[in-house]
Amino acid sequence: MHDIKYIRAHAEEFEQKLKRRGEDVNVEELINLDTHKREIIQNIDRMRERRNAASKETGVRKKSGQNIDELRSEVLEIGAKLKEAESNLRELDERINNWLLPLPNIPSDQTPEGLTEKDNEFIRDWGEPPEFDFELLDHLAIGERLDILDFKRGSNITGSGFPVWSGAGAGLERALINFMLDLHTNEYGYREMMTPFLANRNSMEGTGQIPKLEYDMYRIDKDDLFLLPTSEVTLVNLHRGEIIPETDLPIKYVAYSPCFRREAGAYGRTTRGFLRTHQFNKVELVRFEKPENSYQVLDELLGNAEEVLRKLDLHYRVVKLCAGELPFAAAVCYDIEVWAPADGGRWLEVSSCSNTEAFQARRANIRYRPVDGSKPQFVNILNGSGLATSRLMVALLETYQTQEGSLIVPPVLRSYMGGKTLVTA
RNA sequence: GGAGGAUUAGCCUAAUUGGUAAGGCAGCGGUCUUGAAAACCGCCGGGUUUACACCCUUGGGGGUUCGAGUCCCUCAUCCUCCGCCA
Repeated sequence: MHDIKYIRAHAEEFEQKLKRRGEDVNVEELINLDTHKREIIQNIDRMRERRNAASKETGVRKKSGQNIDELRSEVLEIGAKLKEAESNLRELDERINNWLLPLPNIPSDQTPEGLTEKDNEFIRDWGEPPEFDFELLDHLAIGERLDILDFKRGSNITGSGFPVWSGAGAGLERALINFMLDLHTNEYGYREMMTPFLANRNSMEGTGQIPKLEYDMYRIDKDDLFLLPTSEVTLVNLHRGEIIPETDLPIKYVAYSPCFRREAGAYGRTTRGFLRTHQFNKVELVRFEKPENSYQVLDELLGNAEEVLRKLDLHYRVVKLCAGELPFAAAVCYDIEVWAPADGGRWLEVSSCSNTEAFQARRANIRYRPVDGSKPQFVNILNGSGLATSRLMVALLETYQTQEGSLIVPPVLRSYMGGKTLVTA
């Protein structure tokens, strides 16, 4: 959500900044609505002032036995006018809200110009693409050969895009999740949370999934609840409506959750196998920070996510997304892409690390009270995957395959796999 | 699912038969002090306004009334008990 005062004072600048991400808006109508709204508020306040005074006077006169008929009829008349004005105000409020809620965050000045993937800025890469002297299998072929991955039965029980991990595959998935949770809690001081996997409408609006992405989510109609597309939703909404003492900041959360995305209509090469599924597992990082720290913290968060890949010894790169590619709530976003060597090799997105600045905080009304007692300020909220397992598993299977068709268990995962070093057919 | 009770500002607690939210703690600023504590003064939810001032805020939303923390309806959350249940 945007600060209407900021828009009022910097209308042109606001439009320009949204234009950077391909959003064409004209805020003139919004500003007119806002001006009108403030007029109505002042009008309502004056009527209420008179009504309050008259009712008070009624009480006094009644006590002393004087006639109150005239006052009573005046208050009744004001009441009728008020009712109308209040209804106008509600309608205006709703229109302003409908205007603001679908608008994405404005890009930070440091976000690169551009609208498509090719405008993303390369930041760094790590490691080297692994070399092989045999014909590589892709992750689907490896999964089938080792009998650890079953797409067909998954679609039997739910539908396409719902994979089933089997045997050592399920073990590997669980090992990855545990490894990542341990890393972020023990080494980086995040507090582990186990949250519900469903969230209500207010929560979804708070983090920005609603209204724009409502139909990309699975919904439980009867209770108006949504399956999480990411545990960012629950971690951020833990503090919805709160004023946090400054001394409690920063707050650093990590959570595992399955993530559910309908991604309606997305089929083709990029959806093959694990590249895009309707359900996947993810370990998510969320941080609540003071504004002056948030960009330094974004670098830190990104580093925390990268460390997962370094410990797994997987080749990866970091790109900074251009304005047009930013997630809805982000002002700046880095993607981490891991190298999957089969099929000639391709980069797969395994993490997005964003600074939403005050955008989510304003939507979810999360503030902090400065120790000096000054007015509550919106916190800055950052989130990052650390990491999503499905595409990570693609890179892992393809990178750690052997000529014999078995799979080497990455050293950091062995303690989570009962010491197993090799998965064989 | 059923019955009863509860919800007042960051926290805690008041408010005669309906008369327009009283205090305390914590925090911040100041006076005093070598410094601190204590004491005293001020600030300490949100909105409109250059300002003065005014308005709103007793979990949310409605209703009755000249007037609602108080009465009625409804929803949410919490507590106690009953039922069901992994």
